[in-house]
Amino acid sequence: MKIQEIISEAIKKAVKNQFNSELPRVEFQPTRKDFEGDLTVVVFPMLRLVKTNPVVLGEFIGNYLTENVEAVSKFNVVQGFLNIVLSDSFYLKEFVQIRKNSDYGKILPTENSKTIMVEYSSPNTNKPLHLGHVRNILLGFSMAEILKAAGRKVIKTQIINDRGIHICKSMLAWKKWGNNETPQTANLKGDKLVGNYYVKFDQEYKSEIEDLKNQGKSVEEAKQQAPILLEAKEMLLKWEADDPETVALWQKMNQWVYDGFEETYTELGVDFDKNYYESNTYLLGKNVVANGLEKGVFYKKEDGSVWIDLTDEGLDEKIVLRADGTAVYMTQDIGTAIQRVKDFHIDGMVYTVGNEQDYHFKVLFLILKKLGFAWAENLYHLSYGMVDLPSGKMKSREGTVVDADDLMHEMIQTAKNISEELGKLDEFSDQEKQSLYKTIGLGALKYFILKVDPKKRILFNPKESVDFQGNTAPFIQYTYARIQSILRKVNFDISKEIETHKLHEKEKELLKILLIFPETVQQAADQHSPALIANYIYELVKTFNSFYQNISILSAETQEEKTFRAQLSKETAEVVKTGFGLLGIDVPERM
RNA sequence: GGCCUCGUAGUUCAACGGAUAGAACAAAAGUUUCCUAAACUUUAGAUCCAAGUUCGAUUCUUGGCGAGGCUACCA
Repeated sequence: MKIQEIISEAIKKAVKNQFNSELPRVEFQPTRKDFEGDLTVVVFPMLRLVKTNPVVLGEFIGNYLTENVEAVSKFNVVQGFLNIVLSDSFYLKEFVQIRKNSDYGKILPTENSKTIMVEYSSPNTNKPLHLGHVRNILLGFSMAEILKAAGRKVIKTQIINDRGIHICKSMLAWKKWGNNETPQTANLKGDKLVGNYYVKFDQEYKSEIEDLKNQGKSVEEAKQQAPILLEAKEMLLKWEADDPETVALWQKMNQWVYDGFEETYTELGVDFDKNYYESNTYLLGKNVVANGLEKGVFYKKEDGSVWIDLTDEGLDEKIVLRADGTAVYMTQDIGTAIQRVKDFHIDGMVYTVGNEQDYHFKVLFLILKKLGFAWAENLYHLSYGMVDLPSGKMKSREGTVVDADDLMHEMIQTAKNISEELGKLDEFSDQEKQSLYKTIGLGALKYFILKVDPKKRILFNPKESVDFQGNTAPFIQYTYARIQSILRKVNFDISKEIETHKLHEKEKELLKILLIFPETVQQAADQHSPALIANYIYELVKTFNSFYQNISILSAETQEEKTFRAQLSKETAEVVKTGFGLLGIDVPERM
C-alpha cells in the first residue's frame, strides 16, 4: 500500500475516534522546499466537518501519526498545513523495492487490460510530411507508449488519405509533364516526387485561372472552369469507376509515397501495427446511417440528405449523408470506428488530430454515443495546437512549410556543429559520431515538441528553438551518459542493499522524485499528456545534477554511503532511460 | 454573429483550488589539483483587465480586451 493511503487511513480513524466525523478524503501534496517535511496534509478542508482551529487539529493528527504510523518520524504544523517527516528507514525500504523492480514505473498488461487503439499521423498521399505531422506523430507515438506503460494494450494505427481529388491532381500533373519519371530516375524520395507534381498542378491551375480572368470571367467562374481542374475531376470519376489505367497509376504513385513515408517514420523511430486506407473505408458507415435513421437518431430532410440534430447538446445540426446518398467525412469516421472495434475488439480509441477538428470529434463521439455503442465512452480526441513559424502560418502551397525530412537533417547537422565546436567527441569513431548526432539532434526535436502541453500552439523557430542547454533533450542525454561513466568507474559491489543509513538532504531529494515516477506515468496516461513525463524527467535530472555536484560518490566517508549513492545514480539513469523511452527518445551510453 | 482553445518574467515553458507563482534561455556575479564545466551555486525579473464564489483563485463562474481555430452536401 502506498504511504499516502496508510496515512490517510490512520487520519480517518483518528478523526473518527476523537471527533466522531467521517472524512471523505485526505489531501496530500509534497512539502515545499522552504519547510521541513516530506509530505504535507492540508487541514483546511477538514474544518468543515471538525469544528476546531487548524493548528489544534494539525497537532492532534501529527501526534497521532508519529505514535501510530511507523514511517512517520516527526511533524510540524504551519498555519493549516501539517508537514510530515518520513523516516530514513521508510525511504530505504522503498528504494529496495524500486531496485528489485526491473520494470519500475510500468504496469504489465493482464487478461483484463483495456485495449486502446491510438491513431496518429494519418497523412495525405499527395505531399510529404511536414512539421505539423511531426508534432502529430510524436504525440501519438508517445501516447501509445505511455498507455502501454500504464498497463493498457495498445494498437497503433494510421488512416491513409489515399483517394480523392487531391490525389488526382498530382496524378494528372505527372501524366502530363512527368516523362515517366520515377523516384529512382529522379533520385528523389517518392513522397517528394509526388508532392512536386501536386505543386506543379497548382501552378498550372493558377495560371489558367489568370487566363480565364483576362478573358473576362469572374474569379469564381475561373476557379471552376479551369480546364486542368475539369480534367482532374474527370480522372476522379474514372478512378471511382475502376478504370484500370487510372487505378494502376494511382497504385503506382501511392506506393512511391508509402515508401517515402516509411523512410521518414523509420528515421523518427515510430511504427504502426495496422494501416487503414481511406479507399477501403470511404464507403463504410452508410448502412449505420440507415440503421440510425430507423432508430430515430438521425432524420431525413426533404431533399433526401440525412442529418443529426444536436441543438439539445448546444451544438448544431450536422449532415451525415448527402442528398445524393454519398458519404461525407462524418459518415466515413462513424463507419471506420465501428470497423475498428470489429477488427480488434478494442475498448477505446485515441485520435491524434489537430485542434481545428475539435468540433468534428465532439460531434462524432456524440453520434456514436447516441447510436448506443458502449465503447463510445472511451474515445478521446488528442487535440493539439498548430505549429507556427516566426514568418507566420505554414502553407504548403506557398512553400512556407518545414519539411519533416529536411528538419530532421537540420537537427542532426546542428548537433554535429555544436559537438565539433566543443570538441567533445573527438575520441569517437566516425560511425559512433554519426549515431550520436542522430540521437542528440532527433532527441532535441522530439523533446522540444513533447515538453509543451499538447493543446498549446507552438512557435517553432527552426534556427533558435533548439537549444542544447537547459530544459532540452541533449542536457538530459548528457546527464545520462555521465552517470554511465560514473558507474564504469565504480568498482565496488552495488548490488548490496543498504539497510540503515542517515540520508543526506540531497540524497533524500533525489529519492523522493524517483519514488513518484510510477504515479507520473499513470497521470500522463490519464491526462493524455506526454509533457508530464518530459517535465518529470527534467526535474529528476536537475535534481541529480545538484546531488552529484554537491556530494561526491568517491569521497563518501563510508562504503555504505558510496554504495548508496552509486545505487541512486544508477536508478536515476534507469528512470531517465525508461521515461525517455516513453517519449521515443534514445539515450547514449557515452557522449 | 455563434461556438471552442489559449493569454504567466524580455523569451520558451511549469504550477490536483493551497503556503512566499517554479524552471530554463538571455542579463549580472561566482565555482574546476576531486567520478565528463554540454555542469553547479548566487542575483534581478511575471499571473491581460474587472467583478464574483472560497478560509484561500494563475486555476472555478460572469463580463471585457488580445491571439488563434471552427462555423462546407471538402477530407
